[in-house]
Amino acid sequence: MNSPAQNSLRNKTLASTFFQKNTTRVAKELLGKGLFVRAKHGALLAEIVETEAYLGDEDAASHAFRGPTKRNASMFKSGGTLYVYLIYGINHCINVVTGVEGSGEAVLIRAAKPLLGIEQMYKNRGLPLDNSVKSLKNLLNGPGKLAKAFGIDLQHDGITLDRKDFRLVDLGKKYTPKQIAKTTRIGITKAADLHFRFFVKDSEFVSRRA
DNA sequence: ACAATGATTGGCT
DNA sequence: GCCAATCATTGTC
Repeated sequence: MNSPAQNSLRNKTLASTFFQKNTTRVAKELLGKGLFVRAKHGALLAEIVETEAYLGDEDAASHAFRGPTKRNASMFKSGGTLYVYLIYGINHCINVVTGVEGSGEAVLIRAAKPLLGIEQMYKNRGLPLDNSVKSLKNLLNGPGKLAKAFGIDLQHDGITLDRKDFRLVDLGKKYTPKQIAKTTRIGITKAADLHFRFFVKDSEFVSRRA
């Protein structure tokens, strides 16, 4: 039932301690890690290539800035929790909660490189099957696209990342500081000067190359 | 109760 | 490059 690729992912699941540390550090260390989801129609895997850090009461752009509410409640849970929210009424964004419980910090996963279950990702996106290189680059190159391709919505908000069918895994890949670009975050108006966006410099799968 | 807002995307010019 | 879509949450009246 499990493919060799899936078997190789066993015991590579990131422990909750991975997330329970400095948020910008986690944002950088998540580059090269794998997002793995097993749903009805098979296993999906992608390598994270772009992230953004959001802090708590010191970061005006963060949903946690004004303290806990019904929407951001899961953002105040302990590191290793998933925080999913709806943006612009249409798209969902996937965040991994970091730090200790109550700090209200998280990392937004903005883009990824498709690895497994690519046909299903196209189906989830509502796109015709297309294996052209150009199309593949546009499959997961944005937070809303990523969530849709993985079938993630508000129902996943607040789950912990230690599940068999939903986890982050170590792909044995690590990027050095020189390989990681650092810029301001995309789409925000407050705290727009903070350089909390990180992406793999030479990756074709990021949402923007600058 | 109600109006404004937004960590985006896709389609059209 | 510009702009509409679409809705849960939030702040204000």
